[in-house]
Amino acid sequence: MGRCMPLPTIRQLEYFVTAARLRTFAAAAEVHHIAQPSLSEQIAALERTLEVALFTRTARKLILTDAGQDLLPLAERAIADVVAMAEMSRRVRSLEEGTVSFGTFSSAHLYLLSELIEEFRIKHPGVRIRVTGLNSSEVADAVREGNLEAGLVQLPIDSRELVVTQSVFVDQVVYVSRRAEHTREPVDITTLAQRPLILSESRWSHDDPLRVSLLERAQSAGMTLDPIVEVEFQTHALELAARGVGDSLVSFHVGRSLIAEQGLFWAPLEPPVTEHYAFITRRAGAVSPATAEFMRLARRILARLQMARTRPTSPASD
Amino acid sequence: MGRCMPLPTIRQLEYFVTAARLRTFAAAAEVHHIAQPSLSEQIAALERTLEVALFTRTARKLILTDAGQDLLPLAERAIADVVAMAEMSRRVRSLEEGTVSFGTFSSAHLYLLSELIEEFRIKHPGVRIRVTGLNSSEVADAVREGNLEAGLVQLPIDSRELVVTQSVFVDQVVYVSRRAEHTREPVDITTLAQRPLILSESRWSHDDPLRVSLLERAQSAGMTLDPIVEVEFQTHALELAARGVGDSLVSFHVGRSLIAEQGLFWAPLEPPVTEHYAFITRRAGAVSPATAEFMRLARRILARLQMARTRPTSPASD
DNA sequence: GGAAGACCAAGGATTTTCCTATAGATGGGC
DNA sequence: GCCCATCTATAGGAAAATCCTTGGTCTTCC
Repeated sequence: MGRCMPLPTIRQLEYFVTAARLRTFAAAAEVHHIAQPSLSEQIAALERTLEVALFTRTARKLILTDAGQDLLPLAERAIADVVAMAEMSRRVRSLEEGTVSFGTFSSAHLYLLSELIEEFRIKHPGVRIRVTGLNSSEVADAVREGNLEAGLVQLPIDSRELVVTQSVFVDQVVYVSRRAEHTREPVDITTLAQRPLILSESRWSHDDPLRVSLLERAQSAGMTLDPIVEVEFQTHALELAARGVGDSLVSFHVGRSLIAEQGLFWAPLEPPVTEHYAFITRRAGAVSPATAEFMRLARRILARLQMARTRPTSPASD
Repeated sequence: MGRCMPLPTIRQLEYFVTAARLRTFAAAAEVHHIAQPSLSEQIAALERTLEVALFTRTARKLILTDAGQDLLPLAERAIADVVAMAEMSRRVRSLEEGTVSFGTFSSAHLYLLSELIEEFRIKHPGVRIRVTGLNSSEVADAVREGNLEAGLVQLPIDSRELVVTQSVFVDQVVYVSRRAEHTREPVDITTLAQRPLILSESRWSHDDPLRVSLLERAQSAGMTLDPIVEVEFQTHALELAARGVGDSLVSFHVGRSLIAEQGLFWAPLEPPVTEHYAFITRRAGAVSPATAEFMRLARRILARLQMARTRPTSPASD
């Protein structure tokens, strides 16, 4: 693993290459803005570490030995690779290349990801994007683990090893039904317990804040809450609601377009249930430029969404 | 040409790579036999020159950023190249070991191989020498096949997969006879067709340039060329010529010493027939240092022969 | 709550790199 | 034949980089 033999320096290789090309140490030294003896010495040092004579020095001419001839292309290649790395870092920095690794909750694509990814690709077509849509705690784990650089998660979140930004987006859980009379006014827990509920897995998993919140309310009201159907995705729950199978609870921004398309009605809960979302990164937040930019764009888009009139504060039942 | 941006150090890249692999600075520092703060500082310096964060440092874990992931393979490659160069230099300088594998035409030992091998053995007594004397196309095949690293062949040669140097030696076909009156003046095709010819196999095989050339000349002169004797080696043909069996055609340098020893006479052909010889190696010339050195010596000896006064431009009939 | 592991910070020592000045060597010009 | 221009090599000292040690903070694990 650890090689013990002393390696030549990149600088020495550079001196070597330009000296070989210019066929004089003095000119090569000038190219590198150093004094001739310095370059001369570095070449000598290189020959010492390689234990091979690279040049035959005559006072008039500088000639590569066979060994030098053999080693020259290797030196050039090594330099080219280091330069390539520096170039790559520049491109990564300038977002010509690089990788975004980002985690979101699964329904983010419904109102954020498509626009975000599209905009990002247009601005930075050379950057690879790796977005995984999981649930918040899995995203947090992945970020902790180092598999993702950042993510957008629903609060509250276990913040060990993480930096959690302030809430960058607030959504609201709304009640959705095909029957207009079910949404005439805000729905309280008592009403809710009487309605046939279709919930998605993510909304009803043990650690989902909505579930926790609703069960608490039901408990203090002395009743239980039993969904008649549980499915995997919020969108699926909405479809079933549109077919009249039952009513559902969804995040407003998740359901917004589908509600309008499918002739559904909605009403806020009473008291309202809000969902707060925030960015997470690893502690000491060394985030690569691509992911940082991705987050910047995401934040902007979310802010725009937040500002739009479509916020659920004025429940229009149509 | 001279790039101005500061380049990372090979050492920094090494630290980077092992830190990325071991996922801890302390362990990486231990591998490189330096203190942890030193390595830490070098990584920081690397990040400064690349202007990119490579790691996310948490108290417990060290995690590559996306940028680090992107740059890691480039760093590994650059290091590998420098190591490859050091390795190469080691092989180059250890001419005390290794093997020469070299192919020549069969008559090369008459004026080249003995001197060459003797000189090489004196300079590099530990190197094994494997020289096979075949004809040019077989040598070319062997080099292509990988059985030989390099060879000396007569041009023209099929150069597929091969690197063919420029002509390194020029010989000339001369007419040899025991009868002085046969060599009073340059021999043309008409005269040749009337003489009793002893030819060696290699000189009369189907793809031999001499045969091709002579048959063309005979054809355009409206005559045929029929050797009275065909034997395997040029030396054998010369012996027969010395016994007066007939006359022969040999390469000047092949016959030079024998002609003098055996009281033979010679004359150039009219017009002259020259033979060009060149080195061949495999494309992408991965030639071992030993063979390279062998070729270098060979080239020097051939150049010396070429320069010598013994060239056949002044046909002295003894 | 304390011990252990991991990283960072700071100041000093060591090694490397570079500079100036000078000497030796070689080929061309007069 | 001698001098000059042009190289490279050598020497000693300055500047910079690299590294070490000590001490500190943070987090995790017991």
